[in-house]
Amino acid sequence: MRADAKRNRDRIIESAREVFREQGYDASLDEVAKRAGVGAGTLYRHFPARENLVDAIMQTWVDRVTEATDKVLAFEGGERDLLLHWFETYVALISLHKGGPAKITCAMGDPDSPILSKCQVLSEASQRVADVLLERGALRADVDAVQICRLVGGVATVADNATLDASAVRPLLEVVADGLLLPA
Amino acid sequence: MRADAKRNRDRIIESAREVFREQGYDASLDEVAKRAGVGAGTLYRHFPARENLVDAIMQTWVDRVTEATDKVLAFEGGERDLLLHWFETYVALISLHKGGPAKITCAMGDPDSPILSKCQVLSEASQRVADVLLERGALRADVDAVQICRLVGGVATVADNATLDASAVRPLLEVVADGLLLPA
DNA sequence: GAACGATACGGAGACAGTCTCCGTTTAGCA
DNA sequence: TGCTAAACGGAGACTGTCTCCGTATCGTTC
Repeated sequence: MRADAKRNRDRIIESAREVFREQGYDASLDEVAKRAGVGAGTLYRHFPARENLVDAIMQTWVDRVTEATDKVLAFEGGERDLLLHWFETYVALISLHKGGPAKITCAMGDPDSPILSKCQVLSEASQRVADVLLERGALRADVDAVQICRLVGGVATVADNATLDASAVRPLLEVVADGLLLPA
Repeated sequence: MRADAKRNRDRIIESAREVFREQGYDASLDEVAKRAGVGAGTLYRHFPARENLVDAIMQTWVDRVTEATDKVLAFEGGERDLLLHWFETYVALISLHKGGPAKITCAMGDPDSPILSKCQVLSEASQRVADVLLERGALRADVDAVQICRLVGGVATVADNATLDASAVRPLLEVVADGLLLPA
């Protein structure tokens, strides 16, 4: 890739991150281009669809996910607390941007989604948490990681749409957790 | 209201129902107007915002909700089956149109939503089902009807976004149900 | 049944966002 | 230094939203 192309690509990603954080995932792409100081053509050459841009933005987000997962797995405490701790982390991670929960949870089951690879990082993280709980015999064995992601993603989507705060989300997560855990 | 106004209003609603069913809630309103044989101005005078049109469409849907609720309440069987039966009915009701689950579940907590009244019919229906289960001592007492709607709505939203079929939705609903029911 | 004011109509057009096309510019190699 | 493939950028085509206002219609009154 030519040096100027790379430079522009990076600037577009940087602007997009800014604009999306301010205005959500459906902000104007022309605005992104303008703020990056490039023409619309340049933006669309690098990122033919909005999704491709979103994907690029998420690159650093992926690192954050693994980091957060490690932290949760190091958590010392009961199974229910561990699971809830993961749920809250999960919700926070996918709710960084307005519209994020829907976008990510939806992509999770779509083989054609351009952001699928990024979402898999999330479902793998869920799997790691689930494995720990399974090993301790605390989790239902008939539910897989993607299903867990969908349940928690559903709660996060609703919370995002309705702008619920953490205190309103918590009881919903508790219900999901209790539905997933085996009776002690 | 003048006779011609009423006539046009009805035709717009009819067309909108058609177009929304075919193309989802974000279909072009100009297309709705065209199919109704009226100008865009007429449409926007009757329905200043898309939501108002959606609200009008839902009028008949409300009847369907009460009818469905009655049917569920007449259900003879165990508590878990009753709850799951209601969940599946609920999901079906809010998933009649593409984008419906998100729209309805979101409106449920928004006092300014133009479709709030319609959504309340749904949360009241959930309340009725919850009351039955509470009376039988089968349901957690610390969760209210709106929270139940949000949980099930979240599942429905994810299913709608990712076009999951009923067989993929069922296990998710089971988790929610088990999280809500008290251990026997 | 004619006249009139209130009400409603409709479509042109302003505005905003998406995306393409193509003439112009530039990087980087020989 | 010159050349060419690669990249740029912005005008503009296209689509959807929504408003404005001149025109048409309703229905009431006499």
